[in-house]
Amino acid sequence: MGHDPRLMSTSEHKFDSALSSLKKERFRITEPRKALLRLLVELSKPLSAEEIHERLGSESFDLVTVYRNLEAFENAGIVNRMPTESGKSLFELNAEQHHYHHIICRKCHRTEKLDSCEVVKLEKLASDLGYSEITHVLELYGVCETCR
Amino acid sequence: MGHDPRLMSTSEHKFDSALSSLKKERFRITEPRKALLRLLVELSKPLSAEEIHERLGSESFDLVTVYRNLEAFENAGIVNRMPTESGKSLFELNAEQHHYHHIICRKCHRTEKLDSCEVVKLEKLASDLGYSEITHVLELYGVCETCR
DNA sequence: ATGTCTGCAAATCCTTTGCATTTTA
DNA sequence: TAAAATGCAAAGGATTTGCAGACAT
Repeated sequence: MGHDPRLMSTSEHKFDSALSSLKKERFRITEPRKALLRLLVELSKPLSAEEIHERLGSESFDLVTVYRNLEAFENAGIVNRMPTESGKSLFELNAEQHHYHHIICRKCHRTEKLDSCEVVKLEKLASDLGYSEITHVLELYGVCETCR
Repeated sequence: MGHDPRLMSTSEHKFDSALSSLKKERFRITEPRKALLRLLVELSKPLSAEEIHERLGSESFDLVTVYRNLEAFENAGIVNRMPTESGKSLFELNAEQHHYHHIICRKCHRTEKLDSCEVVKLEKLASDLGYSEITHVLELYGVCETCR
């Protein structure tokens, strides 16, 4: 548990930097928030609020608290929300170093990352139209091999 | 109002071809369906089910009927559904000749088409992973000039 | 101490479902 | 006239809001 960054694992480091963002934004550091960040940092795929709540141990914190914090973190740019075909949103840590999208199986909801993004041109078009603070939602849906 | 395609306006033509799709899929041609198709054909931007219902004149047909038909049309490939940041879906005619995306203002919800799509590479990646029946959702969000 | 965060309950929003009735083919 | 579509009422799922008590700063 070094404070020396060279001795920290990747997720410890991610956790610390997310925590700093919270402090910088004047968020209070509470147990639910720490637990939520710790979970988000470990995540290999985006999860729904409900799933996040379950993984935190449903009894520990209220689902409402999960929602409220996910929203707060989203506003602070710490978390990304992605709307899905089914109407519920998935959340993941905003890992600023990397930009990727997902392919989601319509049947089993298995999710994999796709490490490439060509949306730059579209963002340029949009900013030419006068839009600012541009973000995008891009997700692919399909049926995976095992479900077929 | 000729039956000769050369005398028809674009939207008349789109309407007729959407109607043919319905017939081909063994849908029954009802008043709500005709009204819905006529509206979708004229649409310059994607609308929510609620907005579509209003434009049809809320008293004429039930909102449930709008939902049911939008879903049926979506399954038949006649309509596209796009999930949004706000949690509700927007719908538009699936104009098969053209593929475009939108830039949506977070504040006033003004929407414009962006006539370009570079997602082909991502779809290739996904199909290499074994996924089939691949579709994608890609929408940009920003703040338009007037809202800024 | 004071303003923020939390939990609980209840409300809200969007969408879907069940069932009796009407309509299309 | 049989199967499918509609309308109405009611249920459902995801998310938000109100408020009193608990907690971080």
